Amino acid sequence: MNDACFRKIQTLRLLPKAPARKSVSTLLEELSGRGFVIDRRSLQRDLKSLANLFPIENDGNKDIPGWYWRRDAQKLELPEMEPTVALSFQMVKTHLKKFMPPSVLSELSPYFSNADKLLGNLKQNELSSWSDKVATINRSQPLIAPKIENEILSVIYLALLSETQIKTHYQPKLEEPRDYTINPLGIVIVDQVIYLVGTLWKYQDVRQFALHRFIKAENTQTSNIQTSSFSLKDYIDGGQFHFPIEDSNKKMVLKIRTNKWIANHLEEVKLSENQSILKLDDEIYEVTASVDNTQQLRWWLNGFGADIEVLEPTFLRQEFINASQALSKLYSINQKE
Amino acid sequence: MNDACFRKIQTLRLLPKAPARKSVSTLLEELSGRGFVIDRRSLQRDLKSLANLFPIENDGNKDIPGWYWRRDAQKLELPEMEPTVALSFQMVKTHLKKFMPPSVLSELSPYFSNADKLLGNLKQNELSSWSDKVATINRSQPLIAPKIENEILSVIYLALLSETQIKTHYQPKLEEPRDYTINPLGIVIVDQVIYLVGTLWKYQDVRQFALHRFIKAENTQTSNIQTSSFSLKDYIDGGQFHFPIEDSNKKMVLKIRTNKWIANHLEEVKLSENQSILKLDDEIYEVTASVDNTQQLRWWLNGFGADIEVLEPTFLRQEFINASQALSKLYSINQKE
DNA sequence: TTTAGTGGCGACAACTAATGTCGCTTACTG
DNA sequence: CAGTAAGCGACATTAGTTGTCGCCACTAAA
Repeated sequence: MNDACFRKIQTLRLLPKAPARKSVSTLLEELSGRGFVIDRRSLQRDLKSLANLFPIENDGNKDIPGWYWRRDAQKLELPEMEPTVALSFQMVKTHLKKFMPPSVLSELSPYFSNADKLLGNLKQNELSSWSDKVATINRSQPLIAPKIENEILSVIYLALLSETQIKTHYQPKLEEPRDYTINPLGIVIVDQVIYLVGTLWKYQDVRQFALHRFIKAENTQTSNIQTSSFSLKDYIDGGQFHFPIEDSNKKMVLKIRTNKWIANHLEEVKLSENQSILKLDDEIYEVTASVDNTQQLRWWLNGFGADIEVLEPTFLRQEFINASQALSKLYSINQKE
Repeated sequence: MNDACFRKIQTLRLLPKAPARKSVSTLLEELSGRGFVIDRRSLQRDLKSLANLFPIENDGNKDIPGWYWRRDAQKLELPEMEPTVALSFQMVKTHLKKFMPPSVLSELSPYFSNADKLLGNLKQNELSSWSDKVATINRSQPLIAPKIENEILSVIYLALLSETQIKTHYQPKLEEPRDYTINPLGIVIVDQVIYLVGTLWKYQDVRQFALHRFIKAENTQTSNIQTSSFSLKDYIDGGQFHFPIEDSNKKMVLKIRTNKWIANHLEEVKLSENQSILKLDDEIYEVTASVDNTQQLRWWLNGFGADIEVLEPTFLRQEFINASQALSKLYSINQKE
């Protein structure tokens, strides 16, 4: 292939998406950095001809004219998305709706709409839509995720990526809004809430900020105040989010007694690789597996109520005996009222 | 731009990915369908020159020579992925690991690796990797998803897409493996298990098949036996998967009494738009919200054990009173043993 | 208002690439 | 062994691309 065509494709890759823009001079430099030594005039011609075929534009700005992909430009993928990949995107999308904050999903919407379009083309002569053929079901209660401004989200993402400070206006839970300058250290998603973990100004103590509580956020070019040897994993394990993430040091052997339906289910989706199921009679099964000793396990066991009886380990059984007493106390007292 | 370059880009888009291939004649036809009337010889030249610049190949097959993108070809996106999008993909990936079957994720891996690469480039001069800056935490117990052969997954996907029958070898739970010819109707993901919903041979009754239980699957070109007026949603709502998906017809007003921590949490992630929280004293709160009357709600409420007391509606309270009695019976009886 | 600097754009001739055609060769088919 | 389909080299023609130059528009500092 001649240089020209390949260079044009590379030029398309170098162009930024809508809010950003690049001047002809910048592009010229970047291209020459990639081995395309070319006259300024040629690049001008390239861009102009590409603009006829692709959704790219230049702002008429007289000062520093810049070229960019239009905001509504749809993704062009090479090689094209496979139909099976499109179907996977569909599934992931319906699933994520319940678990991920909408602002994260909206970042990925170009990919989802590409998938929709592809599936739509395949079935253009039929009325049945894809959503009628795919369903996802899960055990979790749908909760309403708080809304985050897309702009605030991207400011915070970019600050984290470039390790720079941000100037913010933040609304704490019970107090008046305040101005903070934050050194971002990490992002934690708990259920559907996104938290920014970071330090304030020049201080060393690490704090959390819910992203939906930011009223304003602005990227400074000032670089981060480094907090020596901060580890997000250690921070979370320290219990800052009310429960540690799983930790292989806390293995224990769990033994439960349960009914046929749950035992069947556990046969498909195992608690652990070494799980074993013992059938006592047609309706009573015992399941043994080594699992992590976590809060998540307790929630999961609790969820089944009286359909699961914890047999071992002893300390967990005791917890459940205590909990059952607390529960019966709760309801019997109030029932008398 | 001249035709030539644009045509080459379109040619790249028309090429399929590795297992599939397209002959020069097919491409010629498809291109002419898109307005590129061109000599066969030119296309041959195009493909050959493109092969120098992109990972495309032709099999030396003498019978029906075909061109295709190499299997390990990495995605080329126009416009390129934004850093913030890459970060979102990272989050989604860590989250999906726990909820989606690995075979679905492996379909999306080109996108994840694109994101990784982009974030890697941004930070190439630093040791800190992205996974150290992003964490997701959720309330659900990690369970081990059953493994599905990638090939079986894609055969079933494609059959569903093209509405054709599949010939399979299937391993039912307790019986010997059997041969089935299935007319696929839909796919349901329950937690981490994927089920294919469909009918057998020429029969009308709808059945479920867990994807990880397929030993073999083969696409026939025979088209589907249409099952008149099948609706996946109705099928699921019929209780075939042990609990219906949420249904706005089953709204009710829920009132619970709970502690400070849970109330705080619900303030961030609401049960419903009209949720209200009443503070009774520093540790006792009442939360009211209209929610769907679903199994998911019960699991969710159960999960908190004695930390949530259900006050209204009365029938739900009665359910919880019964459940607490069943639970205390369970543990007090066995305790005596 | 002038002046220097920057960048866009039209024109043009030299150059390079792309195109269709032809004929030869190879491989598979019946 | 003929017939068909496809790849490939060669070649003249056509079309597109390139660097250069000069002109103009705009901006910012004098």
